[in-house]
Amino acid sequence: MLDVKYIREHLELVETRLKTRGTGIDLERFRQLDSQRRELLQQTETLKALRNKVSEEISRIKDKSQAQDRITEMREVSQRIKGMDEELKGVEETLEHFLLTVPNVPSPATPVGASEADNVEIRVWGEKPRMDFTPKPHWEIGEALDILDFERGAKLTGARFTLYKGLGARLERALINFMLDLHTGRHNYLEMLPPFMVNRESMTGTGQLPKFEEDLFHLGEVDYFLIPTAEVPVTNIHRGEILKGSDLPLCYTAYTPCFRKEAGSYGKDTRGLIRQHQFNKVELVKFVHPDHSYAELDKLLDNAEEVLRLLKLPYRVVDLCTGDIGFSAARTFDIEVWLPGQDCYREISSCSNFEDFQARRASIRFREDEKAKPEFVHTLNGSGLAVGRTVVAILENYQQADGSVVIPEALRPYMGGAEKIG
RNA sequence: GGAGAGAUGGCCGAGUAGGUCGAAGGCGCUCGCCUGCUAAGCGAGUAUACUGGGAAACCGGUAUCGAGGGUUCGAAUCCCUCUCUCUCCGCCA
Repeated sequence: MLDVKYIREHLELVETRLKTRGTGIDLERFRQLDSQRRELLQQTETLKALRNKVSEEISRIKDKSQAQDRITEMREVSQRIKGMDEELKGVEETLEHFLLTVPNVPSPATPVGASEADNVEIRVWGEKPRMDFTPKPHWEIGEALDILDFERGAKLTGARFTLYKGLGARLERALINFMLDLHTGRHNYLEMLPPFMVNRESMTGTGQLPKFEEDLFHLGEVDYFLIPTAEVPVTNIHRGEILKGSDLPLCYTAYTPCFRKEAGSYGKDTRGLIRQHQFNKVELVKFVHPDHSYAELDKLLDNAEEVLRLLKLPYRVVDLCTGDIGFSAARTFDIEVWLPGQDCYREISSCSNFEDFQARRASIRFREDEKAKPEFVHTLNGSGLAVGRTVVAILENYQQADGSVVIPEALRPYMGGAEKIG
């Protein structure tokens, strides 16, 4: 959520910057609601001040019959206050809802562009594997090795659900442990294991609600949602809190499954593990001082890249343009891994700085020192990495002519020493 | 699922026959004094949001005692609903 005062004072700037996202915003509506709110607020508060003053006078009068005229008068004032408060509440709710649906202002550093096509490749790492055979897509490799069972996944639940078998399941589990060990051991993140379903407030705090409810799985019996990413529970850990400035940055990592409806992507990536309703991810989340958030974003991105470097999987980093960054993000770098079976790079991590957008929604603040006023932290997060897509990358990049798949060296300790599958 | 207890400021904890209570007291913390150092002691200060005025320092108003609603001139205190925590019983990985 954007700061009301900031919008009020920088209307044109906010408008032009938001336009670069391709999403218009009706700032005239904001202006109207905002001034309406302030006007009503002043009126009702003046009346409340009067009521408080007179009520206090009444309290000092021992013989209440002497106060009867004032009591009658205040009874009427209270009625008026009640009416105005209701009107005010209506305006505030409208304004609040409006603000909750306005996306974050992109960072000035974010390249301006209309779509994915305008994203900027900023670096490329690793050598694409040379193969003297036609590389297969991972779903063929996985089925041939009998480690991925798409048919039974669909039987158990439906489309976009997959059953992992044997060394396939083991590979997924190995990757989770490998990533968590790396981030906790080498990169100094604190491991968290949060709930996999959260309430409406948490979903609103990180920006999934109210705008993107159709992307979420909702539990009918209670008003809970399955998390679409660990970002939601982990960022909300500190919702409504005031942190100590000396504790920043707080760096958390968490493994969770993620559940997404993938509404609107019918017919896209229907084969294989790329787009699932349920997938595993290891997430990195940071709460940082506003002055350092972009330096922390660079570090977080590097921490995510490190996973691919250790696994020796070729990748590139892309600077998302204003037309392609997410609703809550001010700046985002995607890491795309090379997939020989599909002859393209595919997103495997998305690392974003939300600045104070989520912090304001979720009220996550810090004090520079004991005396200081609370300020909003900046929140960041990134996948470190999407586990299913890492399996995809390993299967496709490490496939051999004979159909077997070599296990990356770094992962072997997590695979009981196995060197290959098949 | 059944029965009961509770939710107050950074923490502990008063306050329920409604009124001067944003809220005693203690702890913690900050600043100053004192002390050879430390400890102790003394004094002052110590919530947040919105809003009006002001360049600012700051001054004023309103709201907030789990959340929401009600009664009342006036509610931390009374009534209703909900949420959460704790204890006991049942069930259960």
